[in-house]
Amino acid sequence: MPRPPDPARAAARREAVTAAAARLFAERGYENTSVTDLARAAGLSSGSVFYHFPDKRAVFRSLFERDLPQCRELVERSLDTDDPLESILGMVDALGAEALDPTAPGIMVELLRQVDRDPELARIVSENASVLHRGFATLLRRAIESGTVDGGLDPDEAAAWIQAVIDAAFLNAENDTDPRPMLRLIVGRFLAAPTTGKAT
Amino acid sequence: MPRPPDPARAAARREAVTAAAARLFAERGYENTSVTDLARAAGLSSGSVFYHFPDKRAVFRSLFERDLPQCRELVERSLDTDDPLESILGMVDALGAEALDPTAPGIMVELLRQVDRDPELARIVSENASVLHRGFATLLRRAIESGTVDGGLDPDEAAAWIQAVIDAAFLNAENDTDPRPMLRLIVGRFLAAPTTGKAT
DNA sequence: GTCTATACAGGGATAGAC
DNA sequence: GTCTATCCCTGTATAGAC
Repeated sequence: MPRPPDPARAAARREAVTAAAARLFAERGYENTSVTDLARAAGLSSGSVFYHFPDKRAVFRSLFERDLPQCRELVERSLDTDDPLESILGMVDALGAEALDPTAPGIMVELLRQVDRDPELARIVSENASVLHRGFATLLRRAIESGTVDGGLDPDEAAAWIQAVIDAAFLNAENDTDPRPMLRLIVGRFLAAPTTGKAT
Repeated sequence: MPRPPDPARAAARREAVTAAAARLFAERGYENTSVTDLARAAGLSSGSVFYHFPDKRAVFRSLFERDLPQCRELVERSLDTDDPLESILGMVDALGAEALDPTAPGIMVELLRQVDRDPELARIVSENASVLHRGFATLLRRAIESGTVDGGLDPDEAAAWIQAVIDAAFLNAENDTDPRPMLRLIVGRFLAAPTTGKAT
């Protein structure tokens, strides 16, 4: 019986391709993974991959399209706080936790490479980064206001550096040690208002 | 007159390929740059590239083979000091300066990708990283001894994180601002012995 | 929707003349 | 040493049957 159109099943197969892509792109890299490789790993034919995705780049992008909602949610949750510094460190922890995913370093590196070569991908990740940036910068302003963060820092510049250090944690995550304690320490000390000198 | 063998000229052409590779690999990525592209940019034929290099990967490796001596020199110079903390920050400055090279971010990302796929490349860069690591760790031990760096830090772990933060500067180098001031600030605060509490 | 088959292009590396 | 010509392979994407 020739299967009736089944959107649920189709979505599942699309998802299978995305999952295979996360693993294979991380292990072997984007260019060293053929669409046929993805198809085999996901249990379908290469022709079918091109039915579900317009081209190979779109498969890669699909890895990041699902991130934006989570990202917004994290920021919203974090903005609702009395202790902005602690909330910043909480965001750092949450983002650092993703570095525990064994595919994270590989995907991160591929992302850095591909983002300059696919404008649509650039749009997606820059939206993502903007959300985080605004979250960090807003919290930094509040924390500076309340005297828990060094007023000599520029909130936007500091936010960018926090994100850079988190990215570095991803790249450095080859070993399976949890980066979060050191990440928290580094960011915490970076931001801390000088204990000596001008208290409020 | 059919030129006599001229090793100097040959070395110059080899060097031209390396220079073209730095630019093109950074701009377009390793896989998206063909040997023919490199050859054209360096002003010779693709056949000649394979005369000077055994294969394409060797061209990429040539970008890093020249780094090791500079690296050793930096560490040696830095170890000869009375103020180990200042010397660490000096190393950070020197390494951060390389991020000003406009090809640095692109090459950095390619390096991260290729290092898992070329054992010979891995050998080269791990030797490089080891030299730096030992330099940082040695200076950290001395600085902890003399009370200028937080004795609660593990020297090896801290050294690894300093290197990670420097990597972060490379990734963040899309804009043309000098990363060194912030780099120094972040590392300095990361390491600083707590001013309150136990003085020696 | 999913497959098989294939068009079409491009790249790494080698051969051999000069 | 340097070139040109080319072998051989692989990969993306499409066509068309089912």
